[in-house]
Formats: sequence, structure tokens, C-alpha cells
Amino acid sequence: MPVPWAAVALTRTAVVDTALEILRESGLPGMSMRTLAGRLHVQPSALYWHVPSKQALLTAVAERILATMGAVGAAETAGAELRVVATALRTAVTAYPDGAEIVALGLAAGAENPVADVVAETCRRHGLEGRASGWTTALTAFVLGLSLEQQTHHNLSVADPSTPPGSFDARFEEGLDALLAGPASA
Amino acid sequence: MPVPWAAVALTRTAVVDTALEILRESGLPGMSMRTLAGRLHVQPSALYWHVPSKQALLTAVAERILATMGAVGAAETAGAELRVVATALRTAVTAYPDGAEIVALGLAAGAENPVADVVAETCRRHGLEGRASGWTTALTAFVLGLSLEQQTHHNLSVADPSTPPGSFDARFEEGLDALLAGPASA
DNA sequence: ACCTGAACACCGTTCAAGT
DNA sequence: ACCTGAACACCGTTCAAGT
Repeated sequence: MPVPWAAVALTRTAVVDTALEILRESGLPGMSMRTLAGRLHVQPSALYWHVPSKQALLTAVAERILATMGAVGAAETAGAELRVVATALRTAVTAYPDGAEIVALGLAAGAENPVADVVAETCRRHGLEGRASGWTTALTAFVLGLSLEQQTHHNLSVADPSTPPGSFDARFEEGLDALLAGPASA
Repeated sequence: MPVPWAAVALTRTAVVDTALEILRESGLPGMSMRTLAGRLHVQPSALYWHVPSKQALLTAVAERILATMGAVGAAETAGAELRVVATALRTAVTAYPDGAEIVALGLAAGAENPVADVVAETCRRHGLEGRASGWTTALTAFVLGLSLEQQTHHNLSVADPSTPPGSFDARFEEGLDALLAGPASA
């Protein structure tokens, strides 16, 4: 008969699920292989049967976070569409504590970037084919760079409440405005 | 009389100097308070007299890295000047292993961003006053985001040589081209 | 096939005690 | 004032042994 503290079978999927759960509650520092194992009522070493390393686990977590980036529709101008893409990525990575750091690691590890397809489609539709990879890189790096600073700043504020606040939403809009206007226009 | 293995007095400056030295040789994972203390021929706990925490030490290291960003001169167009600023920041942060991560942490901790002054001057000279903070955020986040991915990718390649290479210099130029052209032009 | 138990080789930080 | 020595509370990972 099933016992209450053995709620789920220990599979790779369950491990990643629980990792995301802990990430949401405690952030990346709270997500150790030991706390993860404890939540699953298993020894830390048991995790290594389902996942080769913490690195690989984090890449899987990154892919899950990126998968929450919903489809984005067409808009009047290329700039408007690129703005929507950037905002969607930012929403996805900031939905979890330390999401930017994990996604940055995941992309470096070779995770597929969902921004690429959307930007390619936008560029095709607006006669900017040659710039698809350039805009993918520009928007992804911008969003991850700023979100990383924001989430790091948040973590520091928690550790030291005397830290002055930062207005990252406003800076995101300002930065995006500049970037989508180009340096030719005031 | 001075003994050869006590080369320098243990000051905050010497601690930061040695931290940068180890960073250059072994990257961030190699820069533990223990290895740092060992290099200085002192107990790990001794460092805490000169530096309140590793966090603070890393912020000081970030400020040193940012201080290597040389002055950038005027150019014909605003776009050309912004390109030079972005390239200068990239050169500075990629000069050390894990420099992007450390600088991102430093900026989040409140370190002064040298890009701000240069961009403000550029915007003033080219009639873009309202966009100074926007361009500062855009360029800084873009450069740090891409450099972070590059250096993380490099670390993963060292750990696992089967990792496919990435052409980050080319992606930097492409991204910058797109960003400085704006989505209106092909 | 899948997990336990114990160990290895590390971390950052604190703090009484020395000088 | 400045440093040692020892400890505290952690890490990720490995591996023989169990079932």
C-alpha cells in the first residue's frame, strides 16, 4: 500500500519538478542536492541515478522556465513585435528567483533559445531577414543581463535590508526604448 | 629581517590584488577564501579583519576590473561612439575569467558604472539627452549578458571538451549592429 | 534497476584565544 | 590591532554495498 510520505515515484521529471518547487520557495542557494533529496525523502546520492550532475539538472530547469514563454502575436511594426518578445522573455525569467542566472547557464550549456524562432519570424515579416540572429542576440543578452542584475540586487537586499532599492522595470522600458529607437532618433 | 615567504603586508589592497591574481589564473571557482589565504601565507579567518565578507571582496574586485575601462574619444556619429563604449566594456570584463559574473554582481551591489558618464557625454554631444540612462542600461546589460554566456560556455567547455564551440565575437558584432541600426533599417 | 550509508574533498564564516 | 586554531554548518560527488 502507498505510504503518505512517498507521494511520487522518483523519476527525472519528478526531480526537476521538485527543483522548480524549491527554487520558487527558496531561490538557487536553497536548492542544494541535499534539500532536494530531503524533499523527495531520499538520500542525496539517489538523485545521481536520475540526473548526471547538478549542472545538468539546472539546464533542465532552465528549459522548463524557457518553455513558459508563451507564443507572441504579430504587431504593426517590427519594433513593436521585438518589444513583445523581449517582454515575454523577461516575464518568463523573472517568474522564478534567480531565473536569469539559471537560464543564462542553460543557454551557455546549449539549451534552445525560444527567442530565436520568434525573432526570425518577425524579421521575415518586416524585411529584416539579415538581422534575425543579431536581434536574437541583442534582445536575449539585454534581457538576461538586466534581469540578472535585478535578481542579484534583490538577493542582496534580502541579506542586507539597508540596500537602496532599484527601479528595474523602469530601466527595462528605458533601455528597450533606446534600443528600439536606435541612436539616430532623439 | 624580512622573510621571503612574507612578501607583502596584509592589507585590504593586497588582499584584492591577490584575489585578482588568482582570478586570472584559476577563475572564480579557484578563488576561495582558503586559496586566497594560502597565497598570502595566512589563516582564512585573517582575511576577515581586512574584508567583511567574500561578497564585499568580489565587489572590490569588480571595481578594479571596471577601472581598467580606458577613456573613449569622440566619433562622427552617436552610433559609432556607443559602439566604442560597448566594446571597451566588453574588453574590460572579458580580460579576466568570470569577469562578467563578478562585474554583474558588483553593479548589483551598487558599484559605479563607468559606462554611464561616457554615454551621457555622447548623448549630450549628439542631441540625445533624454536617452542617456536608456542607452547606459541597454549597452551595459547587453555586454554583460553576452559576456556572461560566453564565459560560462568557456567554463563548461573546459569541464567537458565535447562541448561545441561558440562564436561570441561574431555574435557581439551582429547584436551591436542590430541594436545600433534599430529595427527600422534593414 | 534503483537506492542507502558512508565517506571524500571541499566551502564561507565565527570566535575565543593569543601576541 | 591583527592573527591563529579550531570549530560550525554547510556543499557536490563517488562508490561499495544492499535489495
